[in-house]
Amino acid sequence: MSAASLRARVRAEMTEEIKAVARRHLATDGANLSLRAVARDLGMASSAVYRYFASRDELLTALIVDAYDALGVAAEAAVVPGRFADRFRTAGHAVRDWALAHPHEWALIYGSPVPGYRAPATTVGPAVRVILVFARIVADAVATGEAQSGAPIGGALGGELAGIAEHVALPAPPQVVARTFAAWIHICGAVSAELFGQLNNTIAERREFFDFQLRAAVAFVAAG
Amino acid sequence: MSAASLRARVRAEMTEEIKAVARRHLATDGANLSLRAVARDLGMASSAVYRYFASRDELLTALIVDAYDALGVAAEAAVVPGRFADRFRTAGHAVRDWALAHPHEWALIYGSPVPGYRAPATTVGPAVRVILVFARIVADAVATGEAQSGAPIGGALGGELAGIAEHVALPAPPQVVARTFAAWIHICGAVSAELFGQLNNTIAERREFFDFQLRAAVAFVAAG
DNA sequence: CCGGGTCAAGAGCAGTGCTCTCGGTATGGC
DNA sequence: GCCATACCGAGAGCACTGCTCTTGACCCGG
Repeated sequence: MSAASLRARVRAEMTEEIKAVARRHLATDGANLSLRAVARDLGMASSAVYRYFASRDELLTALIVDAYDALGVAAEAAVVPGRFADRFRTAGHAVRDWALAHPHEWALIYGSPVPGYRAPATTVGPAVRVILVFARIVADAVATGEAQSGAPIGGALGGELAGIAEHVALPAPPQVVARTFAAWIHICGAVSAELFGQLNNTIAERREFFDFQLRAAVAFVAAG
Repeated sequence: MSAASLRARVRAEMTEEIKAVARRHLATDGANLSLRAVARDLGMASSAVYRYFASRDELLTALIVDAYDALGVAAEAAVVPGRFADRFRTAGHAVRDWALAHPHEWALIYGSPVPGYRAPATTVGPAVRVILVFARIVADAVATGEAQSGAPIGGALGGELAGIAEHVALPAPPQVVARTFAAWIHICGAVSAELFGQLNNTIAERREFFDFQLRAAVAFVAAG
């Protein structure tokens, strides 16, 4: 291994270390984490961190991409064979489990956007990863006849939905894309509602209630 | 009008003015608005604002309560007579319209919680107001037979749901409460997804797609 | 062995939330 | 009508933030 790559490796390790500490700080400071505090925890000057990330936003972007990827991996790992309802619910619970384990990273990607922050195009790729997991499960169910397609969707919306399907190379009609998207948004909303405190002092049986909503999503997607 | 109440009125007006300016700043700074900037816009020293709000969090709380109330009022104003599906969808669109008109206030109440901020108990009252609108619409539909109750829910979750119904004086069985809550969470998630940018570069026909989701929620709530 | 690239450190700027003190003004009791 | 009192605004100040710039040290390749 040449010296240059050794240097590069050290740099990569340092970058990972900064991200790890920043992720820890995410838990207490939320999206407006303190770069100086991160540097303090690493035992180096705040200005040194700028050698690795040009700005706080760039660090945030790195954390966001990592979070999308980690969620995608978690969902993909939960893809099991079996009946549609079971596959869908298993993936859904995997998403919730990941969110409960990494609540602040969930807030980073699905919470209200950081005021001054503008997400670069780099984040859209990892973002669709988790949705594709559900899309494939639904497409499989439609193929086997376990789920119906639903009433056709035409017009401008139908055209858009068809374009989305084509863009991710998913052979599905617009109405299936719409159902998948709607179901995902419901899942996303259910997890956010739980994490963001809307169920506080209201529902303690969170997993049970989440499963209730997952069954609702399954029924909606599969309905004729 | 006595002198004392005149003083109180001046104070109340000043308080409202501060909140109005803070609401404007919410649009650019998000949840971490600058108290100093608000004071600057008002042409007074930052320390003077502390005569009206003991801290930035207290100002935020006031804005949150106002936002919940405004959303509740908007939803209540959209309650119309008619068939269940129309009533529900009208209220749903009213919620979305309000959110589109006040995106930053929506983010304040349904977005990721502000890091250091802890919502006091004062906010739970106004928060349920909008949900009650939908709950009453669903309860009416169940009463007229337009909507079914669905499979009974027992166990711990059933008990909790029954407790909620009792708490808000709504004569509805647990499964109806669960359906209402799930539908509301779906609406909430759909609006948040649209506002928080998850539909960017994906779906432009937002109102159409939202209505698609509203119809899904209606079907879910009414299904046998 | 030494020049160029990389890195960390420190000072500094403008901004933040919040506290304290200091004067001025209006209020309410006598 | 007078005066103590409560209220209110302004300013200075503290500790903190993101970020920039300069300075000096290090290491690696030619």
